[in-house]
Amino acid sequence: MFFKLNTSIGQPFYVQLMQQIRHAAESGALQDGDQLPGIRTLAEELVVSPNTVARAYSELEHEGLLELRQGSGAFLTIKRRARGLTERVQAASRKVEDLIEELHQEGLQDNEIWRLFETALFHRAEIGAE
Amino acid sequence: MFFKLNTSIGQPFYVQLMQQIRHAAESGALQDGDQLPGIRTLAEELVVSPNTVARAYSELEHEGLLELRQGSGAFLTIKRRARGLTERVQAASRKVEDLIEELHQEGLQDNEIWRLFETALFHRAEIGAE
DNA sequence: ACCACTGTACTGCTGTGATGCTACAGTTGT
DNA sequence: ACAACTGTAGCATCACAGCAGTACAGTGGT
Repeated sequence: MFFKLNTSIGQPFYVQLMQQIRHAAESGALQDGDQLPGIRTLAEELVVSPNTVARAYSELEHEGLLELRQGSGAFLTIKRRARGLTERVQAASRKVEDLIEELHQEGLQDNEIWRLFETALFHRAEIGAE
Repeated sequence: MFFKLNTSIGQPFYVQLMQQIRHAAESGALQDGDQLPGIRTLAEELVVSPNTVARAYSELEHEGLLELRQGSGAFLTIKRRARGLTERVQAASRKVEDLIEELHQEGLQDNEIWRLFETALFHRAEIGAE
């Protein structure tokens, strides 16, 4: 598996792992029914405690993205809605990358770009929340 | 002042505050030399500890965006580079909002969009870091 | 000189992320 | 049946981030 954790980003390991698994599922790198590495295996690979991986897996199970079968392993369960989402996500991903590239050409820094996204999404969330 | 903190986002108050002040500076809402509200005043408005505001201010001072003068207050100091950045940021801001809107029309959720930005910017960061 | 304002510094509490360890329980292949 | 794998669960522990409260120190107007 090709996950990678970043200590300097300040984000919890288990959250990073969750994000990466979600992304892998949405982008099609992982398919419905695929088996994920075992908790201990992955923990050893990433040099973290098995507990940490277990937590990520179990939270993803609550979200319905994973099915954990004791004794056999962890398997991806991609819902109906998500099928067909893959292409859209891939297309969207390209657009996002393009925009970032464009803004970068214009002399904006990564963190400035990040801030723009953040505030833009904040606005939506606030409106949506009320 | 028009700052607003969000408890449900999981981001520290002081970071949120920093982001919003930076954004206000970059977007032109705050000008060079402008005085910011006092620590206690702002703290009371946002219903947080004065300490929290103090931390945000002091970190921004290290970044060089603020000048803190004990006894008189906090003042914005916008560097040369930043001048002229304003229009670009505003333009960029619009592009970002447009893209988010577009993706949303295509049926993507906020958190999925968020994830896309995150991974896209991560890639850049990783490349830049190595 | 004084007072009301500014930022500063310190101390302590609390929640949480992460780890290590241990023991348990279901599944699968031999 | 057994062995070797899977996930589950519960602890204790450590470190650190976020936040609050409180007392201190500089500044400026009167």
